[in-house]
Amino acid sequence: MLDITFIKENPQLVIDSMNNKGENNAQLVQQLIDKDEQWRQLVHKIDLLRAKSNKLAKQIGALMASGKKEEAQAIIQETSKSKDEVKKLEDKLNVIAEERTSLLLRIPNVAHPSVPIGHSEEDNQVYGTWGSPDTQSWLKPHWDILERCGWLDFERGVKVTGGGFPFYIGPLAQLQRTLIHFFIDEANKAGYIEMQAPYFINEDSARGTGQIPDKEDMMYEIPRDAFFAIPTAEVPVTNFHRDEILSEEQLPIRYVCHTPCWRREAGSYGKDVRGLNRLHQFDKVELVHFVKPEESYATLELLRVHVESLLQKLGLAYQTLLMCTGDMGFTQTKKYDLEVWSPGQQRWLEVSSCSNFEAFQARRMQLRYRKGEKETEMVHTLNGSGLALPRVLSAIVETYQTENGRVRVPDILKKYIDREYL
RNA sequence: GGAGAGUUGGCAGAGUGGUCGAAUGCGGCGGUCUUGAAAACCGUUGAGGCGCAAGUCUCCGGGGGUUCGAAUCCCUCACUCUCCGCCA
Repeated sequence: MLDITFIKENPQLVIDSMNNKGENNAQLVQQLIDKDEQWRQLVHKIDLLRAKSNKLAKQIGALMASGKKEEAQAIIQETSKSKDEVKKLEDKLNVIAEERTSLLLRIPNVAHPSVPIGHSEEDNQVYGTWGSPDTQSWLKPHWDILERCGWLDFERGVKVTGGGFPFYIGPLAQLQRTLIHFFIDEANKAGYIEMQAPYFINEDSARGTGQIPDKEDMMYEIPRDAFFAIPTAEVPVTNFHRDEILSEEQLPIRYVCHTPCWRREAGSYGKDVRGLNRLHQFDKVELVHFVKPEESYATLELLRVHVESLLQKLGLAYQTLLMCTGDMGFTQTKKYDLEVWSPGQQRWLEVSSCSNFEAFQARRMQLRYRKGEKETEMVHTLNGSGLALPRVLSAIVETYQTENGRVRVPDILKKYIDREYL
């Protein structure tokens, strides 16, 4: 959610920004400004009425206390009349306030000036590359390798739960556990505080990070208890500080948190779903930052560099994309995607996206910090995956496969898995 | 799951219908005193909305109701604690 004052002062900027993000709805801004004006006038009117009746109520109290019952009765007569009017206006205000908020929630975050303007993924900029994509023709996709080894079992996953819920078996399970361990260790070294979070969240949390309204279809729901299964650790970890006023000394705060993630992925069945490419449940190590506004863009670079270092240490070729306005998403001001090379599929796979939200999430969550003596200011939030496990697993299996069908252990992981082959 | 008790400002804790946004204590901040510090004493100290301002409104777990007036009464939901049961 953007700051309404900012929108009113910069309507054209917001409209341009919406266009750049592919949300061509210029009227929305004007509707919001009009609605806000209505809201303000009504608030003012109601405040005046309430001030009047508060005053009268106090007079009544005073009269009752001094035993002047009849005089009190007279005022009660008078004030009961305006009561209905206030009630009517309050109902109206509730409606308008709700409309105002829902308009406000439909306005996307404004992209940072450094973000390329574009409509689709074609317009994303390749920000950097590392390593060289292996394009030899004998390289097999991970599902071939894993199936033959018996390390990944989709069929029993279907039997036990459904599609997209595989079992990882033996060495592959060990590799995944090891990677999680490695990622968290690296984050710890970089100053992140390790955290374990709930796997279910309530509605307020889903609203806080913007999963609802509109994106509830991405989440699994437990209606009996009014919970959602987390689609990413971002939700519980960012909401950890919801409705708080942090002290300036606390910032920056950096958390690392491993969780499974559940996504319904409704309507996304297609050619990209083979093997570990797209699942309903997958593990991810998430990095979350809470920082002062003036630090958030430097922090985004810090985050990107950290995540890139993980891929470098694993020896996986990757490219970093600076996402264009049209491919960036509703809530971000700037976003990098990291894509690892999949030699067996001859394509790039997204394994992380690192985003700055500025105050967009914080404003929703009422997450502030104390600036100086009295003033409060919204915190800036950022997050990035560090990293999403299944696609890293496939990249490792495909990158480290040998011609006789084995998989070597990456050197960096040998302190955890003390052998040459998985 | 059953029975009971609670939910008030950063914390502790009063307040059961009328100047209560809220006593008091602790903590925080400022000051006096002191070579400095502690102690003591004095002052100050919740968040948010509207408004150029004066000012005004809202918030005592969430939502709804009764009343001229609600932290205080009623309904409802959530959460916390205690006891019992069950359990990794």
